[in-house]
Amino acid sequence: MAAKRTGARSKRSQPTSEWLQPMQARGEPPLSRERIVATAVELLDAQGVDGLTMRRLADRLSSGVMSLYWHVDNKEDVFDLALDSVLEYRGPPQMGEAQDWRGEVVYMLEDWRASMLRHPWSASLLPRRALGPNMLSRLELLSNTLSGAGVADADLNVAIWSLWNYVMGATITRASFDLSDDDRVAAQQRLTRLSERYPTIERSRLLLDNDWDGAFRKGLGFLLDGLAPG
Amino acid sequence: MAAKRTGARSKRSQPTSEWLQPMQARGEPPLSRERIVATAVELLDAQGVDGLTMRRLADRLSSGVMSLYWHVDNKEDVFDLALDSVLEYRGPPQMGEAQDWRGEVVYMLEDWRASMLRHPWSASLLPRRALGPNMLSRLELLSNTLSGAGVADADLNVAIWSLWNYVMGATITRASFDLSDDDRVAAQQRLTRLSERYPTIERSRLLLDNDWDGAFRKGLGFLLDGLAPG
DNA sequence: GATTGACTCGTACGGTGTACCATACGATGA
DNA sequence: TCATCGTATGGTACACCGTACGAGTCAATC
Repeated sequence: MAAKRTGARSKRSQPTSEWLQPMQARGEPPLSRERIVATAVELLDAQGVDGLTMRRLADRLSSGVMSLYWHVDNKEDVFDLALDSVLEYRGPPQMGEAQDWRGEVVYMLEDWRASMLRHPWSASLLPRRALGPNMLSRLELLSNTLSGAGVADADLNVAIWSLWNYVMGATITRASFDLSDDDRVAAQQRLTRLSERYPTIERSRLLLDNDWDGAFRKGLGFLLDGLAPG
Repeated sequence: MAAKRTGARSKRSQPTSEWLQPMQARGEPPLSRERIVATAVELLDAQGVDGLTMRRLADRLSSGVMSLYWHVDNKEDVFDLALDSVLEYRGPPQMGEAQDWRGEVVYMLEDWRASMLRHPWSASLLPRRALGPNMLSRLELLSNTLSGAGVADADLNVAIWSLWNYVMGATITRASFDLSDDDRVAAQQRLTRLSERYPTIERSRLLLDNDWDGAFRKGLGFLLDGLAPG
């Protein structure tokens, strides 16, 4: 939820017209917001946050840089769209079977975390970005499920934000500690050199042996116990 | 914990020599890593993450841009140092009285969150930064206290990371939703326009009436109940 | 008096986001 | 048929960015 973004999207108003573009001629399909976002995600996956520049993006799309700005406001806009596009939620499998609410919540939150970890840049991007429709859908679903599970309206905000905070923190942490093995060993060695200052961290091998997924699940369980008993 | 940073700090090797610098003459004290970091924090407070540029930093210090690089590796380095400098922990007040471990943990974690919220840029910076000494001290203290409270070594990592994740998520969320009143109202209005798609969010006034501090405390309580019973 | 090491800084380079403006061309109305 | 319009593309240019390079200044030391 960055500052402004009150209106004023890109210049194009129609939802991407259907007729063939001029000037394409080559095999390339015409530019579109969707194609731009998809390519941005590719680029981010391949090169990370700093690797995404408008020029590189245009190159990959075999278009001129300024053409992008017809479909997109800003580089900020590209980030917002790329992030949200990664957060689409398809719901739990086997829709037929009746899930208990707790299973549903856990599934959704783990899926959220997994979706972001599949694109590690998304975690570090989250803090300063706007809430997109996919993000809002997830929030709505979460609220709705908890509400249906009997969480009183007065407690709903606390529950939602606590869960949101936990998932977000866990994902960001996990993503930023997802070093190569070499890096991780180097980090721990550096720590070992300071072990008289940080003996407990050193002893618990905090950076080495962590079962991230298990830890995430356990902490989530404790939170749910407290937030929505029953 | 960004990628490399194995060694190779700035060119200067001594811990900031004592003798007077040449060239100062003016009232300005000489350049030093500490002064650079302090000024960077000022600049970040005033202008946000994007407002910090090496040129502006040098201007504020009445020095040439390239002089900074004698004391500092990188712009990245400046970010790391500024972030860590904000995380110093002074411990709870009235050291004399015996605190229960839980009070100590809660105090430290709330202080952590408060320190970062005093400098909102720090939250959005966290994801990609290295662990500085102040951060590590806090981690060490947390580990140590929990360990002293009887948390088994096997459960220590889960406990620490769950708490870390929660605090970090809560802080980042809070910081990025810390809009001006106008912005907040605008956000909720935009949401209201979509209220048929997000009825529960709308009904719970998720973006408006939230008691962030209370929610943080409650969620933290539930986590602690689960993680370190007794 | 020459040398050394600590520190400062002007210049320059390659890169960035994007404002501005000149196009190209299908659709539309005359 | 032709002028006009809306959609879309993209070249050029500008201000700004991080920082490599190397020259310069001065206190201390030999």
